[in-house]
Amino acid sequence: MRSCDVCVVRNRAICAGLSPDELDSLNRIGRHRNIAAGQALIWEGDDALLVANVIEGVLKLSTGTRDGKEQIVGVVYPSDFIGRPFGQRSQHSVTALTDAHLCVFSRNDFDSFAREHPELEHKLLQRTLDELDRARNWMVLLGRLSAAERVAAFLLDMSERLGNPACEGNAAPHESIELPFGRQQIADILGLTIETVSRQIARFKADGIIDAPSRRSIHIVDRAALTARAG
Amino acid sequence: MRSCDVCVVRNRAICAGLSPDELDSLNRIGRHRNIAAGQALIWEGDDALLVANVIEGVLKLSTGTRDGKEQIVGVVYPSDFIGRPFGQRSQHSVTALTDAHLCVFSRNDFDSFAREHPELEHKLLQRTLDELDRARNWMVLLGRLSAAERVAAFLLDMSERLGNPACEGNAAPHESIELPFGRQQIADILGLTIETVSRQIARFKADGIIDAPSRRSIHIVDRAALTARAG
DNA sequence: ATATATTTTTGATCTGGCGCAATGTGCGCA
DNA sequence: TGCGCACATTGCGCCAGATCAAAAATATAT
Repeated sequence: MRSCDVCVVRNRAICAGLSPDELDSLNRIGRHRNIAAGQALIWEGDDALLVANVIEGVLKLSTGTRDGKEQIVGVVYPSDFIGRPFGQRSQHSVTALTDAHLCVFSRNDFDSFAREHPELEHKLLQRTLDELDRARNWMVLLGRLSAAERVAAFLLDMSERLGNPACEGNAAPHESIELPFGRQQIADILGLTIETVSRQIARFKADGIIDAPSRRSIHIVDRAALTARAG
Repeated sequence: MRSCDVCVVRNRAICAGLSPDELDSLNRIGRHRNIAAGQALIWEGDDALLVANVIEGVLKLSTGTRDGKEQIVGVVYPSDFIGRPFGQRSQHSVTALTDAHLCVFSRNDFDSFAREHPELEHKLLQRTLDELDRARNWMVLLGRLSAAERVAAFLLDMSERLGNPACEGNAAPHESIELPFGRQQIADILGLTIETVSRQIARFKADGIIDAPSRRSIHIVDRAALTARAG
């Protein structure tokens, strides 16, 4: 395995703050893995056999309903953590949306390592608490917002998260977004149909609030108006 | 503060597994507090100043939308943990649904204590991971299930969680449930209106799947049928 | 008990978003 | 350059669930 020294997410992932020695041990139990866009890493209901850090790429966490519908319950970016430590079953699938590069561990190995390194568990706890807050805010969107409000909130959220992914210090939202999602996936995130998403985007465009120069790119023209429509 | 020795949730809460010495230190930074049904402990957007263990009672975590609607994003039972350690702001309100009895800590005190006691942080991590799984399953319900499916899934979930709250060893679901919620609160959990909830329950009753002898009690007559309707 | 407030149920109507089908658009590839 | 495919948009009718209104059931106070 390539050394963590050169890892691009080294300072943002949960491994940040580990000593060189600790990093070395972690290095020994992990391995790199590439996943092509569209490929699944973990299936819903599988035994939770592995966990991973995302080095590059975007992945979705999703669950299907009996009647074939899908709900995306999480989106994972570089430096984020994937998987369910200290648990037996994975509740949802993990699928790459873009080509992705991961640092993968067997869950058992990772669990033992984590239990011996409180600093790592602490980082993981903070991340999990953040994810929980995020999931709960998302529940409000799914339970109570209109289609227009959902799409507006989604675009604003994306502009914060994808603004300029290369530049890590950049907390300021960006007006030009290159989405890693197709329309169907946006629908699966927002609990809507593809048609409804399409219509809402068309309306925002017609109202001069956004521009959508190509399929996956969005330009926010009037952020204030978009915010107003997000509820 | 009363000693942890006599605490009824002593073996289920995150304090389980602490040594007598550690328990003693924790004891010193916490205090007991009673909350009457309907009273709020934490408001949405507040500084996250305190965390707590639930000793007795049921509480809701909720967020309001600009236009006055509410979404309940979590329900907390005895032995569960409340609050947002290692964070500045509380994203949602915490309100007692029944009279409740808590073991409260200032967040700062708790944070420091937790950082010095990896075993405690580990318990907290496991709990948070469980809550995250639960929240994500709930997102599927909110995003993709019909009203009938939501109500059915809700009743089944309640039968698992409330079966016989006094008897902790009891993992088996119970057919008779005493809900700590009114109809409006069920609606706020499921992302529906009170009328829709009422109608779905009326239909299940008419179909002989459940019985609702009083406002807040439900008896599951045909669990298989209810499961089938939960999607 | 009786009166009043609160919650729930039921009924009638309306509508936002769904489902289907047709059309449009961009992209890879021969 | 044009063909074929996947994805996206648009139009249209419909229905699940929201909204509005009222009655009924239950709880609380006098």
